[in-house]
Amino acid sequence: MLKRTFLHFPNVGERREKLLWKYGYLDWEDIINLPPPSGWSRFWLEWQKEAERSLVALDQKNSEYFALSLPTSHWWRAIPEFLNEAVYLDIETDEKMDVTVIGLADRTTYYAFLEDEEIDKVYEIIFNAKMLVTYNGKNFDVPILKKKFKDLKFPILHIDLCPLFRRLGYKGGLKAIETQLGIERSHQTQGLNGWDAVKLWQKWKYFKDKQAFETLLMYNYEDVVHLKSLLKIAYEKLWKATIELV
DNA sequence: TGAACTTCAAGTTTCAGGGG
DNA sequence: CCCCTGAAACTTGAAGTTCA
Repeated sequence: MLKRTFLHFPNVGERREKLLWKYGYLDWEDIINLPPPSGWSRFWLEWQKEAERSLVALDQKNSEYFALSLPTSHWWRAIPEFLNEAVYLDIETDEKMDVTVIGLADRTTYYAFLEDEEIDKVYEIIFNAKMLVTYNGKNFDVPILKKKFKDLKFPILHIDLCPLFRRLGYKGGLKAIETQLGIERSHQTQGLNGWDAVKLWQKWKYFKDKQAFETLLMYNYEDVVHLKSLLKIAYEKLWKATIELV
C-alpha cells in the first residue's frame, strides 16, 4: 500500500490520488517510468522527484520520512513495511495516573516492567522500534510516559488503533471491539476494564494480594498481544475500504 | 482577453469519545 | 475520579475552465 501512496506529493489529495490509480499509475515506479496523463505535465517533474525520494526512504526503512510527509490519518498505509520493527505498548496506572505496569511487545516477545524497574531496557526497546502501536495511546499512554520519563524517545510513526477502528465504524472501546471481532479474553480477565486494573494494583500494593497481581499482569499481557491481531485486522479493512472506492 | 464559475488542497474551528 | 487528541465541517485561496 505504501508504494502506491501519492498523498505526500505536492498538490495531491485523496481525489487526485484516486484519479492516478484509475489512469493506471499504481506505484512510485509508474510515476518515474511513465509519461504524465494529458494536462498533468505541470506536476510531473516534482512528483517524479518525490517518487525517487520515497523509494530511497523505503529502501532505508526510514519510517520517520513517511510519518513526517504523510497526513497522520494515512499512516496506517505503512503498517506492512514496518511490521517487523513494531513495538506494541500498553500501560497500567494507579488512581493518581502514576505508572504501575509498562507492557511492551516486539515481533517475538512480551515484556512487563513494574514501576521504574529496568527503565533502561524500556528506553532501549522503544528507541529501537520503527513503529509504535497502541490503543488510544496518543491520548493516554504516551503523554503519561513522556511526562514521567522526559527523555524517552518514541518512534514518530505511531499507529493508534482507536481512531482507526472508529473510522471503520466500530463503536466503543478496546474490549467492545474485541468482542465484535471474536477475539476472546481468558477466564481470569473476562469482563475486567481499566478501572479494575487500578483496583488490582491497590490490592497487590497495600494487601500483598498475589492473586490480584497475577491477574493484573495477565490483563496487561492480553491487552498488549491483542494489539497485534487488531493491527492486522485494521490494516486489511482499511485497505479494502480504500481500494473499493477507486 | 477577462469575468464568472468550478475544482481541489490546505488551513481553521469545534466537539465527541476512550484510556487508567 | 482525571487525562488528552483527532475527525468532520466549514472556509479560504490558488489554479483551471468556460464563454462571450
